[in-house]
Amino acid sequence: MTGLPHTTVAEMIRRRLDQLTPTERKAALILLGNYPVPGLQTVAQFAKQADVSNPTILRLISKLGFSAYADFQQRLRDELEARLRSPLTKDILGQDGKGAAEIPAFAKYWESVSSALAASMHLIRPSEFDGAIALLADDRRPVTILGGRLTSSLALQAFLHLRELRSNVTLIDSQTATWAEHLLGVTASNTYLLFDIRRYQDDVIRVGQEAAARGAKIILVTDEWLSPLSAVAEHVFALRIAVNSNWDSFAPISVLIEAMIARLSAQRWPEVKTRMEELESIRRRLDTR
Amino acid sequence: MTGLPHTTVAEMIRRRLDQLTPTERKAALILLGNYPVPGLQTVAQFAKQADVSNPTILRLISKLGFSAYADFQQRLRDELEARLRSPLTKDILGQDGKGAAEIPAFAKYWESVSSALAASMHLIRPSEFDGAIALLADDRRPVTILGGRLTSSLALQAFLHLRELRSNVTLIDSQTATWAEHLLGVTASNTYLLFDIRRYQDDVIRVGQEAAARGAKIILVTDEWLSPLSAVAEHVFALRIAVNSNWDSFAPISVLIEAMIARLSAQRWPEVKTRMEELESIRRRLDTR
DNA sequence: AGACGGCTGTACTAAATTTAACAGATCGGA
DNA sequence: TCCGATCTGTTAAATTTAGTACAGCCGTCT
Repeated sequence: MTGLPHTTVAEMIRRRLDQLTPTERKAALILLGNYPVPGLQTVAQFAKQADVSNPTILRLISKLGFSAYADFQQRLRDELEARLRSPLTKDILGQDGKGAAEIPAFAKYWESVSSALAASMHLIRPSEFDGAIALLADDRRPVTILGGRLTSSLALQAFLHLRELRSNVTLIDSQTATWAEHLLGVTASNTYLLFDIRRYQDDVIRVGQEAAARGAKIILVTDEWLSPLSAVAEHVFALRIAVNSNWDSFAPISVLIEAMIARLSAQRWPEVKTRMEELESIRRRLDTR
Repeated sequence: MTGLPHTTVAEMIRRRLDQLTPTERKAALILLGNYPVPGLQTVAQFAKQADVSNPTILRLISKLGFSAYADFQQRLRDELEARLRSPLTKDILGQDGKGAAEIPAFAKYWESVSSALAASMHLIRPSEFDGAIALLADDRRPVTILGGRLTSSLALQAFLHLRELRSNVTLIDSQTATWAEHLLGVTASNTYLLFDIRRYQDDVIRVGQEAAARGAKIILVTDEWLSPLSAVAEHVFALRIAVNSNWDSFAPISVLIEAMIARLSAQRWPEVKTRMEELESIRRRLDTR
């Protein structure tokens, strides 16, 4: 068999992604997302899957340097054959030019995150999810968000997005000194969204306990080893965050946050939409430069 | 999505292998030998590879129960897709005991994120990744991190973790007023890590351009539509963040950050370890309560 | 405001592919 | 050796597919 040109089609796309027009890029991304299956279909099928027109596909493969769609497909099949033949069937054709098909460093990590993500999804009970959503959707319940030293980025993510959807959302920042004030007015109508993972942080735990003691309902996002706060929380999401690294992955937690945002956003789109439009116009007015 | 019949074409062939005529068997074995690539070619190509005539192939796939060659190919592609999919989605649409168990809301979102994640991984060029790592690993180069309105949580994540690994890391906060000062001392030995996604933010862009003008090297993390900053950036990571929601997913970006952290951490574990231990002891001493 | 250049889809043509029909070849049995 | 049944390839028809030309559209620049 003839030696394979050592650049994959995927690689070719990556390199020229910025030279492609928007719709071409759309198609290219569909291909990369389910690589290489879409490219093995007919032009029409590929086009339909990418929701672009027939010629866009042709122009795309032409820009990639193929003189005919058939050539393009042939190349994909050759790659596929080489890939399936190797014992490392599992790899995601990362092999970059230089000979030995070494898997790039990030690909291994990626793989490990994917599996943590899958595991995490199964750890979520739908009823728990719905319960938390109901709490967060309730406009009359103020929401307070808090994270630990490293997880504060997750708290921030939740805060920034939730703030777009509803009012009465507060992020407790890292200034421990001010925390007492936050707790002062807490009653049973408060909702707390807390992030606490391994090496559970004393101060976060204490805030949670105090809030719980005052009747607030707590949504806790933690890891599989369970923060002590799970004892007092109304809804507990214990995700799998251990991955192939010295550090835990925040991705599962991040996706959970996003899933909640997506759900909330979809659930009450009309209100959310007008809210966002108003926010936008206010921002524009303020942004006088 | 229609459920896949759980018998593969390969199995169908093996089961009826003895009912096939000699030439048909010859073709069937070629298919099994390089499964499923030969079947993804045209009839003529497949026939030539098996050294049989055109109609023999047709009769073969007809005996397997397909009414058209196109159906046969579609089945092969479906199998291939299921097989190549990451472990995440494998079990979602797989055997789920209780019949047509309705997929919970968040599971659909999860599915969509996982595909964005897979696509994003393909979009990363190993050399680009290594180049960025080299910049971030260089202790002599100060690193400045900046994100936009929503992406500031990502900037924070990168900051909090990178700070554990090395010194000279700065996060530019949202106080636009102070930005000028940050730029004042910028030279060619500075490294900027910027996050800029759709609805690219003017101020972030200007900071990046100014830094670039002063010779700083820029690592840009953006989306598939490419921030204008990609023109001036040394390393560009264009990830796929569009998902089944009104909001983009930060997960791919988050995972990229983590992959970098993991790599940096592994690359120089001894130094990192002592650094973290020192940090820890200092924190303990400060934390007098 | 108007013109221009690039992007994108529709409509169409030409080519290649699948599929059906037919004829030759091969083998076994009487 | 001849017949019949089965297998196989060649040829031709029909359908699909790839590829092309053209026109509308959108944004941009003057």
